[in-house]
Amino acid sequence: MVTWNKHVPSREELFESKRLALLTEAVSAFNERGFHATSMSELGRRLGVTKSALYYYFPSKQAILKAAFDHVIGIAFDSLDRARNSDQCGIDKLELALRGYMEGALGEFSRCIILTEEHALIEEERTVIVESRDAFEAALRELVQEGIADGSIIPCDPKLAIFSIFGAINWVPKWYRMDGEWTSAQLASAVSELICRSIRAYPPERFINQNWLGVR
Amino acid sequence: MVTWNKHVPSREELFESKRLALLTEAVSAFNERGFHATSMSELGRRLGVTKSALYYYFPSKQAILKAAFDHVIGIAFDSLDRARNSDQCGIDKLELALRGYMEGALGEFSRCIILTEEHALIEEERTVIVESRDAFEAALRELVQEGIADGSIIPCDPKLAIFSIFGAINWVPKWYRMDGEWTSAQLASAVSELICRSIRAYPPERFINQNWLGVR
Amino acid sequence: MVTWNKHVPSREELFESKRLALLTEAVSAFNERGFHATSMSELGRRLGVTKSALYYYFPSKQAILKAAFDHVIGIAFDSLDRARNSDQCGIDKLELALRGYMEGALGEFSRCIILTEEHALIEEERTVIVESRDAFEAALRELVQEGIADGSIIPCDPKLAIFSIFGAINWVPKWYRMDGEWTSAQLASAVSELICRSIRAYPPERFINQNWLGVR
Amino acid sequence: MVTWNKHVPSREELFESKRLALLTEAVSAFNERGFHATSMSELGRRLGVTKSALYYYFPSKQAILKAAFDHVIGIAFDSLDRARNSDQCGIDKLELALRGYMEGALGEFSRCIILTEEHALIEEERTVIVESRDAFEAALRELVQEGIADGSIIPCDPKLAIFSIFGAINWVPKWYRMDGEWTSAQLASAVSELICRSIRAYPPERFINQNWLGVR
DNA sequence: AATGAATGAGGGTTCATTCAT
DNA sequence: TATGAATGAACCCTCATTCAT
Repeated sequence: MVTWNKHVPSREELFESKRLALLTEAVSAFNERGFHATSMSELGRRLGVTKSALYYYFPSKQAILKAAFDHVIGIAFDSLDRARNSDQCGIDKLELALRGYMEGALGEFSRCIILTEEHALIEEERTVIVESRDAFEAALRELVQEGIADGSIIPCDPKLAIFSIFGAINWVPKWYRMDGEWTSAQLASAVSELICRSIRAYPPERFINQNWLGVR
Repeated sequence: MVTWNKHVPSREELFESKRLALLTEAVSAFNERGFHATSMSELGRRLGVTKSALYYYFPSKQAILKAAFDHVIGIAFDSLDRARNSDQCGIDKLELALRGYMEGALGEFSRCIILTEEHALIEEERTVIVESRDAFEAALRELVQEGIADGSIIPCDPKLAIFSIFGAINWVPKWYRMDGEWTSAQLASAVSELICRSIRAYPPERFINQNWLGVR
Repeated sequence: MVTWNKHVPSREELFESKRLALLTEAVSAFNERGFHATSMSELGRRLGVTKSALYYYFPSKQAILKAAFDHVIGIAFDSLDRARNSDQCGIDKLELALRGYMEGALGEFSRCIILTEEHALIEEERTVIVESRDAFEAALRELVQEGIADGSIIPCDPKLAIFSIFGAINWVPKWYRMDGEWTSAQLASAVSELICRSIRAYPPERFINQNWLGVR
Repeated sequence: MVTWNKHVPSREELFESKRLALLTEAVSAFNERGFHATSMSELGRRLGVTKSALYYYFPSKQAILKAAFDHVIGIAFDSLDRARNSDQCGIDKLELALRGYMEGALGEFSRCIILTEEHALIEEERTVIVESRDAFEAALRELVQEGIADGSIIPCDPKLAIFSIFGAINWVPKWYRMDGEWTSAQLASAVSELICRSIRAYPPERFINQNWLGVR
């Protein structure tokens, strides 16, 4: 939160920052235990308030999940746009898009890529979210096509490739601990480089983003 | 079930086949909706019986999950052993291990790799299962080390590599439909080849396991 | 079961003896754990058969309880009649009635006085049983009146006396173990003598039925 | 509830009084129908709330039973201590202990001596409770020994005596109705006098605590 | 802005009971 | 005569949600 010139946070700002704290904590919990296994009381406990208090910020548990999805989807498309507008070959655009997605998702919220729990959404909302996610995946597949066309990606089935890549990425929150040895930015770089190498034409014999790992 | 010469299934066989049907259905449901979101009534409905009937085959919902884990763990180690005993370089052993694991897990039960839901296990059982899974991951990491040593894998952090690979693989049940265009064996080959290429030294410029995809 | 002259038990006799075995075991279990806490499976397990088998001998769990009550009520009234027809004073008739009741109830079935669980009976049957039990209690109260009249019992409220006495007696199965140091006959004598002393006129300074206890 | 000077009950007081009301009602129901036969819905219905509401005051049905036991055990030992510290002969101490126990147990909660249902406690808690109860019984047996020694009690087996006495006392809640003709204090006096007479040396020919019964 | 108290729906599990074999 | 399999009701308990304060 930017504080400028003895800035005293307004009521609205306080509200928003608390709302965000709740969202972050919720996403973290959903990632760890799953949506259904996380109770509102549990969320309240983590935040030091009663579960009733949570309803001041979100009308329902579903709404929290929805908000989380929206947020992540936003990050995804932002990253995608930046990658598309960059002046690079297909595989590099793909890698850029993935890195940006992971960095945003892992960093901002503590650990957040929960596209896993889409089945927990109620029908109505799921439709919207799944459409967005599918659109994101489709865009990534197009980048793969682009890469195949420009020779930066070897011939492959884009669907299969993107599914595999998505799997690797969505798995990250299961094992990534923020307090661990890697920052989210390092991880994003390393994982996207690693995973993109699976379809990259003329892949180098050295990873350049794993120096910090002590790998020569 | 093999029927030979007017074979009438014995009571025990019937019991076992029903038990297996339940296990399969449960695993499928857990994969789709998650463990907690799947109710016993729901399982019963899918199988055309009351939820009470399920308790004739498993003492608890937990026990179903446990049995599923045990089964998959068994498949994993079987595949691992075969790979280890093969006479190949590190990366090929790894690919073999992964392929066998996926093939077994995807084929036998309809869709089964649910190592995802480990948090749903009760403490006591979780310890055992998580130990097994960690042992499996550790063995895979060793294969990576072996590959780095023998030059078939480029320098990389084994932990990172295996996490990514595991992610891609565990994601498969989320999108794989048995009635779709690919058999489980085809999928297993294609995904393991794809994913291994991310760390393979001197990777070829063509996938050999994706011919059936129509990829030139 | 009397076997006389190479007596081969007929079907009916076998049936009856099994039925009695079940009744005995059931009463014992009801005494130990209570009616509701004792399941049919548990009963089956104790007898080495399936719970389904039990339904060949009794149409329902309620029926078992009812049969047990009937049996005990029968014992109670038999004992009461013998006491009434004896040529003794009030207190001695009472003691006789109680002793006979306990002896019958404790001895025949392993441990059986379960008048405690009357609330477990369904309305209809409870009415009948409770009436019988009340009739028994009323008869005992009359013996108290008789004793007060003939001077063998001190002035007291018969209701209170009989309630207390009944309590002591119905408590016996809670602590009496057949394999213990006392036989059921010894116990019946000792307890009835002890308990009757509470209202007996000119009570002796020594119990005559506790010699076997080593009490001087 | 004491209302002093416009006393408005605080939230905590309200909570405690509701909790106590629940405990009382539960004990009463357990006495009437038994622990297992009393459902939480039934308890809720009696108190005019949903069964869910009960869980706000106790974490489980078991916990209610446990609390009841604890309460009664407390009453028992309080009474025992007072009796022990009194300056009387053995039989009078015993009578005092019993009277205090009954008075406390019957009066405070409506009807409460439920040491009967100990088998319903889960293993862990049962151990503790049964130990306490055994300690209480043991202490009563010691009073009997003391009485035999000082000549106020005739020679008898203390175990047998205390079992019988306990039975009479634990039976009371089965028939005692608070709205009946006797107060709990009257009852406690009368029953303990009556029951103690069974082992008292030189027992009087008149009960002194039954005047209110109209007994001459 | 947050809490305490209560609700109602649903979940996992047990159990008496039935019925075909 | 007894069993295996299944059912449906009931039970204990959890949880998202509401509402007065």
